[in-house]
Amino acid sequence: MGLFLYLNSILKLMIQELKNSYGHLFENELLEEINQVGTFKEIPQDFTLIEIGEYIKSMPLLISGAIKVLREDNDGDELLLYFLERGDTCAMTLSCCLGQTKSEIRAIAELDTKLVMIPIQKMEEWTGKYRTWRNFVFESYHNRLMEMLETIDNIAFMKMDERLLKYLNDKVKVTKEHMLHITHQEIAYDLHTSRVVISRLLKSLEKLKKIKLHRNNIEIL
Amino acid sequence: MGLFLYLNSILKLMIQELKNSYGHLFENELLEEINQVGTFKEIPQDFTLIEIGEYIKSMPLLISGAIKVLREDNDGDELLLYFLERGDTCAMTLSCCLGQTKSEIRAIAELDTKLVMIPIQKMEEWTGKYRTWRNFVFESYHNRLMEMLETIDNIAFMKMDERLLKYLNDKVKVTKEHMLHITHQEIAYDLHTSRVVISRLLKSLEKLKKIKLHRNNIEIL
DNA sequence: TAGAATATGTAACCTTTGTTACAGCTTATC
DNA sequence: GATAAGCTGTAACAAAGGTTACATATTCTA
Repeated sequence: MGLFLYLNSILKLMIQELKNSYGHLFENELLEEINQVGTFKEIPQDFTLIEIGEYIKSMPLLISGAIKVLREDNDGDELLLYFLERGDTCAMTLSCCLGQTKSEIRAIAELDTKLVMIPIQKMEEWTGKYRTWRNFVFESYHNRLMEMLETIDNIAFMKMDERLLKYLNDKVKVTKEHMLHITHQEIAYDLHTSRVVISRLLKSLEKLKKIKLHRNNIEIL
Repeated sequence: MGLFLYLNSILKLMIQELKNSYGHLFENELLEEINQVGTFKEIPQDFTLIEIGEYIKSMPLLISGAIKVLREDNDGDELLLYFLERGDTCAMTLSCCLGQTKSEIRAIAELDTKLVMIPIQKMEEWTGKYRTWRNFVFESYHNRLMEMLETIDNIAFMKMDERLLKYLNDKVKVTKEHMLHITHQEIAYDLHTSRVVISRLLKSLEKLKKIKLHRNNIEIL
């Protein structure tokens, strides 16, 4: 009986979280369905959700936290593509689910993250059944396309110092903290450059009073 | 009466072209609807279909030819994103239509191109009504996302000489000719670099016997 | 056919970014 | 507390790509 009450309270919790994040998008009937078939998950920071080459069997709806999406080339060189936040889903996942193809990206929890996993059969069914779901999926594709465009703008048109500053500001937005817990090497991986280059540019940003450097931490002013 | 027969023959022509390019995707009922509401257009090479910042009122279904899709930054610097070919549609357009937002890209006919323009109200209606249409739209988003990823790979991980060679090979695929009618300056625009750099690299590709240079023409070996 | 416009080739130089090497410091581990 | 591992700073150099300048060749146009 204790277990029943416990599980029951988790379910109630989940529908409440769903309503908070997706209540303005979906009708109650759909929220109920999501609640029925979805699996609530809490992901710790730095946990790898999806690895390149993996097949994907379900899609995530973000409740809280943030996920960073990375691209990697054949030599193992990385590049940060974008962050997913509350109310987002992963269009790559959608894409891969529908096409039954392997993941082209890696997804890592940037923060402790709560999400609901939806089995792919359902998401196909819902695109026919719910107009709101369809619009959500389209909007999600749209957002991801726009973010990919932004990434292209960054690497094609901006120099490394500008990219670095934008990267730091994006991190502030996502983590909601001005003191970033990150090493120069980690930044270098995300921006696909070398640690020495990042150290150099960070130093010059510090001289411009835009940031303050500490060990394992960077303070954004 | 002559006019009627002429228009009639154009309509018959269009449904035939539609069936050739989209018959394997859509049921007859949908093909008929497309035929009813779509406008058949022949676009000459180099014609600008969409300009950055424009609002978009209809989406194109490609019948033949090719369209090149470009990004531009605030300083007017360009970058080629990808080509659209037969059976493709423009996911950016979809995206912009649904969101009622301005175009983020420029689209230029790479070859003489035939296409059918669909009013946006219809495309919304059809996503509810036809499963095949829905799948086409999803697949189209998927393809564009994959092409954007490829573009990101190119500019993030490859050096200019590799990018140039890939660019030339892509051109060969799209135009189906080994003699490309293009100037060094045009290539420089598409790859977002300078004419001098392209001339330099082309020369070294010529020395490697990968291409042969002529005035206004490049022969791919 | 002269002059203008366009296309290409190339040298010289500069800036940005990447690489190698090493020193000094902090934190973890035994 | 000694040693190892990890993080940061910096110098010196290399490579890629961007810029300026100018020469030459071809094509267009008046």
